[in-house]
Amino acid sequence: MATIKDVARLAGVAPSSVTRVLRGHRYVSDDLARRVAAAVEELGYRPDLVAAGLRGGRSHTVGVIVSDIINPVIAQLVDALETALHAQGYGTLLANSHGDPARDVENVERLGQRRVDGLVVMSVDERSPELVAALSAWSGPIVLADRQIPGLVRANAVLSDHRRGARALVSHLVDQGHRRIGYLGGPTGSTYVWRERTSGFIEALEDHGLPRDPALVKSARATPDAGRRSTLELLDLPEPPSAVVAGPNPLLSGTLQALHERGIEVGRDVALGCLDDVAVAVLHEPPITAVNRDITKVAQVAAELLLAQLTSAERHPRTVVLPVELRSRASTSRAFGNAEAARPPARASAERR
Amino acid sequence: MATIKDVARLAGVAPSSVTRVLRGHRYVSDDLARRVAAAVEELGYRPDLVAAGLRGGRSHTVGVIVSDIINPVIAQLVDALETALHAQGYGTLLANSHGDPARDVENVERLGQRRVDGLVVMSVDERSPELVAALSAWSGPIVLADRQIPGLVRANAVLSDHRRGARALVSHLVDQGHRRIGYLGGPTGSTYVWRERTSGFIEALEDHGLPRDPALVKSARATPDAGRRSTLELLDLPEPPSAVVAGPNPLLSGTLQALHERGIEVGRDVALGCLDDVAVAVLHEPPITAVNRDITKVAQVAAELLLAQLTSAERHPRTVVLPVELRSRASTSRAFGNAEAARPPARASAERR
DNA sequence: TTGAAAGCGCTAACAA
DNA sequence: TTGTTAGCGCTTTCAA
Repeated sequence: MATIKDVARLAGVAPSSVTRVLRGHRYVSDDLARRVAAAVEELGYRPDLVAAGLRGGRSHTVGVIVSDIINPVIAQLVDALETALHAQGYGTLLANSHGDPARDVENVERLGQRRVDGLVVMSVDERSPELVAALSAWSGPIVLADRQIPGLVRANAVLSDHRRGARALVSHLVDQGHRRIGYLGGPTGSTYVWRERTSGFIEALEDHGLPRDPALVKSARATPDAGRRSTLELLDLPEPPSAVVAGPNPLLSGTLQALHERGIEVGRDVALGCLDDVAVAVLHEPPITAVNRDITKVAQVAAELLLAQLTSAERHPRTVVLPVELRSRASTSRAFGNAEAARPPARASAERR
Repeated sequence: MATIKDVARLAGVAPSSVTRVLRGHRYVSDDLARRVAAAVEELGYRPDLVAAGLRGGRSHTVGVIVSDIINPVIAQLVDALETALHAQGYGTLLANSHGDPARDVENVERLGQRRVDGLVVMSVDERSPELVAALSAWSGPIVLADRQIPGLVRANAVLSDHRRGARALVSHLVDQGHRRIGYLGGPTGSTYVWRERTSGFIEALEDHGLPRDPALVKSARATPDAGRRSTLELLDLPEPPSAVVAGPNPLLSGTLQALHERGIEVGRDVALGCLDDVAVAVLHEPPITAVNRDITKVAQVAAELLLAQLTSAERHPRTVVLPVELRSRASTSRAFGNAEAARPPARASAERR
């Protein structure tokens, strides 16, 4: 690899002049610029970003900590984030915590050692003292995506209105005549996402004057197996729910399995809605009602907030809450409570495009 | 952030001694080791990996170039890769090409500038001269995952036996009595994956003495929309296929949409098999026969090959071909050609766990 | 066994 | 307008 010295030597100038030309400083003669450009061209010189970063104090790299990259919602977020950061010349150092809160902490520390300029955090757990400590020790800007850490005033946040999403879904189900609604949530308390969704669910029940039956509210690890077990527990209740709100994505497949095992048909025997609008929801037959949000937008805002602080145009952290939207589909189209009024399954083709 | 000098000062030793203690060199007195350890502890010192990398010539970072992180197969690969690399102290710099071959090239160059020690490549296109040139210009070790670049002798490769997978699927369909089998492939010619699968498909037809009807073989960009259109084209043939082999994952959802639109039921009206065993295949009702492979294993081998070269235990690049396995499910269980012999749908519960 | 010095590749400050 | 110098934080000689 050619270095800046090689270029300087070939062009017959000082290394600092090469820098000046390359970085477009004022006060460079056309002649110098030309000679440097020619030398750069001839040697195929590309500046070493690591060395530049060491000197300049900024690595132009952002660390992204995710709980689980296999989750399609997160994969989409990482995709959009990488795109936005890349467009501004930032590299994306990915750190996957793989569902393990201990790795959240480890990842913060390791990314710090790698001198990332900023951090986007979608950790497994948001409230563990170790994580909060690690993030507090980190001096650069932070954007929490779908996470909330009250003690960390320095952090930006991009949140989605999960509470409203859960409420909208429940209201929709109540409108269809459902009175007993089961809830399959992720690990409550561990992230903003699940705290908000669970609160929204409970609030909606209260709004509609429905009793709150603890047996109908499940919280499970986000795995298919846990989803299957929790679903079976709901189905085995003396008075099983007529509608189910399913939460985390990896869990959803377990729910579908459980229903299938019992010969219970979605949309006919039970209404089903999910809190993340994933491919499976749209492809399922019948398509599943879901709370949708613009994930690309979430990522873009996250990138914006971070870049605003990195380019130091912005001194104060901000919190942005983005809207969510209920997409009603055939899985919740049959009205309960007054069978005569049962509507025909909604035409789903528009949704399926 | 405390630097090595701070530690040295506090411990009353030279910076180089701090290094020696930290890196476990021989010839360090217990006393020195103790003082350094105490100072490190007190200051909470963590070595700056960027600076260490600059000096040492190795960044302990690996660049991973992927065609599209949203594809679940790739997300899984990235997950396992990051885990394996992380375990060896390597960071993962993610570069997503987003389906754009030009970004493949850009990504190789940018990762080079970021001084990654090695490259794992799952590019959009594997044969573009620009990409080959960029990879050839790069001096470090390379592992191609599911990609093959004949001109690049320096590269390791981890391949899956996609040809055999496609053949197995076709043979299975022929066994069920199918004579007209449609094929929905990805962009043929652009990657090893699709060249092999398409070849396997054609070979299998020949093996079974079936005519090769070009109208039955489609190649499409890996998007739901393209999948839908290609599927409709197959269905609209004067003599439509009784079985369909669907390829890329993002395309599969389009295929399912198209079948649904036409009121064609998978497993009853048409047999369907897919070449990647994704969540949708297992969750679909009926479950869809698919070619399965151990993606974690692919990633682990990729990491191994790369690390072998990085730690320079290994001087010569290697190519590893991993097996694939057909998972027969209900979507292809009905025998065609002799309707009387139609088997009952396979019990799918074992698969669905 | 430890310290001093040099330098990885780049850039910013200072001088000319 | 350009060159010289110094130094980012670390590690590796070399010398003591």
